[in-house]
Amino acid sequence: MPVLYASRNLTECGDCPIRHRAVCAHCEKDELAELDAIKYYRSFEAGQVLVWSGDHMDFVASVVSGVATLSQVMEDGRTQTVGMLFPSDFVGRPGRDRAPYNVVATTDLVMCCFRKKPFEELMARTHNIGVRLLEMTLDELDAAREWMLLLGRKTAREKIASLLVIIAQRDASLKMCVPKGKVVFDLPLTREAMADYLGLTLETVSRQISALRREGLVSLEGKRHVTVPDFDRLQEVSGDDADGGFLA
Amino acid sequence: MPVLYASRNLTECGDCPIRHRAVCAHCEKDELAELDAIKYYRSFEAGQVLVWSGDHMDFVASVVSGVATLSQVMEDGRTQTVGMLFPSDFVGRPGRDRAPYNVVATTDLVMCCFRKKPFEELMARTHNIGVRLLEMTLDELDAAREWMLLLGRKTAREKIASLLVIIAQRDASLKMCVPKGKVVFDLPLTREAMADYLGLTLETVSRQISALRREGLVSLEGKRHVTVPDFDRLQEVSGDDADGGFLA
DNA sequence: TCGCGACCTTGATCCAAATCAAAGAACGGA
DNA sequence: TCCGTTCTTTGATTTGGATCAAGGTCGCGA
Repeated sequence: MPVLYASRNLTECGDCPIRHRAVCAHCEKDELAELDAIKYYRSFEAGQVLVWSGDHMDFVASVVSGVATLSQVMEDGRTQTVGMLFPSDFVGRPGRDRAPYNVVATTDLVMCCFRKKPFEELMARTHNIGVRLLEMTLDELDAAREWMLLLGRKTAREKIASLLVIIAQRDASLKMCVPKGKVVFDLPLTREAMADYLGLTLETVSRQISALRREGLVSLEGKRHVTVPDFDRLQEVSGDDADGGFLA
Repeated sequence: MPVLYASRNLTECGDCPIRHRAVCAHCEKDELAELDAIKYYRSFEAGQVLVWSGDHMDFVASVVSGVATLSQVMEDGRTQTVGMLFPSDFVGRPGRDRAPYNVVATTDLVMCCFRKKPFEELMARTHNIGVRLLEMTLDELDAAREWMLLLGRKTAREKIASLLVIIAQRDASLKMCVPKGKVVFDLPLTREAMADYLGLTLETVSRQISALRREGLVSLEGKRHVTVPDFDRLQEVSGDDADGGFLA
């Protein structure tokens, strides 16, 4: 997993209110102007479903603030979250019509959307945007495969630690820094959403968090505010190589 | 999962000895000539490791014949296969230096390789190749996320059925048809390789295959040659929607 | 302020799959 | 042909996480 999202993915985008992992990272000035012309903002409340699996999707978008998840649901209701969208992340599939997953806001959420047709036209004319999109898609593929290792082979304890590490890293990257030593952040997910992402039940998530707390690896204030006194130690529990950064 | 790879992915590629899901699907004649100029073939034996995770990779490639897997390994040896490469599949990451996974031949294997530098230069000049690559990467992302659902939420029985369905589909697509009714194919994987892909142990794989056999859902001749008398019934056991084809 | 609903925690029990163990195929090489 | 190796099957036992069940906490609207 790339450790430093900051250097690669966070860039200014037109007049967007955040520095974000933008489709326009390498774009020229006039391309940015074109992107600005087809963009608009949308807000959602925590729990709201932005897109249902199978829906026609007529936009692509970046997350401005908040967190959303991508999830698959089986006929009998079993649910697996297959991705999390943090601020700066991109969602949408140029050239494809329908959404393959549910997209759900897990916190209040603001998206910067681009109408799909004009976006595709711009992409066809603009080499840079295609290159950037391929980069982002490869990043997501890496993340998905990393998660396959977690789902297939890690213990519940390692899964929880891994999730906390990921959230801490994404949170830190928004502040343009790398988590180290003592780290503090908020969980943007309910226990149930965590369970859906980790392939566990919510009871197991709760129990394992309690266990990590008992051992002093994390401490909680309320249900959501997390303090990690020693980030390295948590990372060891997660079962990942100390430094998987060769991908970057 | 796309059901019909055939129509979308299998195309002629220069003088390659197979019709394959090629990077050059939409290319012009002179682009094909350039691809031909930088390609070469390599053969591997079953069990051979083509690339180690972290290695420098100076080529990208398509599978001509045989099957390979992509796998991640934890420090303590736990292994998760994160992808299978069938004939026509592409492997390699333009713009990235190092391999993030082990690539292992599970059968005897022939690859059609392209040297990476010239491939990237060609890609920079050729819009079509970038578009095709993005398409293929999105397909792989879909497959990875489908597999996340399998790893996180399916039972051992459903996992085995899903794997058999996938292999049957890929095998059928090479023959330019869709599996239906009675289907026959060879398993290109040992029980252990299946276990690594499904997040199970090899004993559980063996037991579940025996169970499916006892129920008449499949029959085996030797260890590897599989006959599925009723493909639809197997697909039901796999837990997938009857028709997940909306992605296509 | 109370009451309700949404989340979370913890305990008791169960079960699917892992682990440990042993014994068959299948196959290639001496 | 026999032996050794690799792969596979099956059995016995254990166990991590699921399931079932009961309270606890928090925040919000009446």
